[in-house]
Amino acid sequence: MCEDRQPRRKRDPTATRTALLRAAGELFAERGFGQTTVREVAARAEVNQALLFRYFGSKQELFAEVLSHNSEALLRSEPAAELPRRILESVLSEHTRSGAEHTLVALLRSLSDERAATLLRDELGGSYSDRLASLTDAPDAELRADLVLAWFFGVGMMRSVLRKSPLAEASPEVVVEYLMRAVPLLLERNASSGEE
Amino acid sequence: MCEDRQPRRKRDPTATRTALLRAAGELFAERGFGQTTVREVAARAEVNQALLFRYFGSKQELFAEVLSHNSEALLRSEPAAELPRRILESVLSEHTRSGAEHTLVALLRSLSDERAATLLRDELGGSYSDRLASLTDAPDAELRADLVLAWFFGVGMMRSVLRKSPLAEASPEVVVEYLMRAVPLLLERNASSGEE
DNA sequence: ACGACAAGTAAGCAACTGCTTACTATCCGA
DNA sequence: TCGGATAGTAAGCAGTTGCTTACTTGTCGT
Repeated sequence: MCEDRQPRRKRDPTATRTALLRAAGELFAERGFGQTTVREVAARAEVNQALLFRYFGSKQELFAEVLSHNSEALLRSEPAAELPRRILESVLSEHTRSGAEHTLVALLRSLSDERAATLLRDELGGSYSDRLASLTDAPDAELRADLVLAWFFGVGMMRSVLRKSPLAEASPEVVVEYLMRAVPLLLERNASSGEE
Repeated sequence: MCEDRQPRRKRDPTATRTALLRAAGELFAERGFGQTTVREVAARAEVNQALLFRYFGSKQELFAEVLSHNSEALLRSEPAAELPRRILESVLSEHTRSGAEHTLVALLRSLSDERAATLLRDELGGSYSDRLASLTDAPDAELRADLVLAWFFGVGMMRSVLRKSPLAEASPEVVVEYLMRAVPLLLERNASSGEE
């Protein structure tokens, strides 16, 4: 009777692909990997769900594609010394529309998922952690970087995912202020053999 | 033919209850709330899975019972000033058999689960966070406590759950050393109106 | 114009989930 | 001793999941 829906989507493979990618990015950020169903993704993309498997093979591969597709922008943007603050701000912001923020929150919401763990480990180890580690010349730079990253993610978890107050209600500026005051303690440039 | 199973468990309601509680504590710590099935819990407890619902009503109520049952020991044990180190050590230890450590790791592995979020929020807010907040007399003590707790949990996540190296391979002592050096920055006793 | 191939669709499978139900065996007080 | 309450059991329901399959429809080279 009343058809408010096109009887069939126009043939446009790249459009469907990116629509799926976009919907997946949003939903993974909202609910995490485990709580997101392929049916939801397909529905939000307004695409038949069988196409999800045609284009990406499996839910996990889709997740991998979302991660790698979005996180590059954040990593290679600006002066390296600003990276901690940038990461932290991305983790704190909940409703930004940019892909990078989506990715980080999706990551937070999927941290405890066995099926996503390998991907996340690679993503964190290969990108964020390495970049942070390059900020200091301490001998155990990578461990220090992990500790900083762990702090950012922990704060992001309790704030955006768990929504625990008062952290969830605090203004991002205050949180950033506190954290960035402590970070140089771990990521310092002139540890022992330093010259400025 | 070959029955290697007792035809029926001896009647012992309290034993079954604690067996379920124990098995649930272990499994929630190993896999988290979402990845643990009631069938697994019942199987490890060697108890018919219908009894799980007889004794606890639902999976969520079982989870709540596990949390509240175990976390008290950790909280009221010793001098308050040692609490941060204690919490941190509990989060870092992976294979301890004590209930408190189980609880914290279970908590970490369930952080991103919608169904467990409310319980965890209460548990964190009502217990750990309050106790940490009492360590400082800063006006925003609770926020500072949340930031410290977030760091501990973030480190626990990346180490025990995500198993990211080098953090996962680092010795607990080193990690504790780093963290406890920075914590007084947030939780100090003599902020402005302090007298020792 | 037409046929082959690719894009899109509807339906459903098989496994798994939390939870329930209808039942049987056991215990304890009368 | 016997009968009701209770602990324990087997089976299964209804819903959801990731993924597949058999099919229809649109597009493009020839």
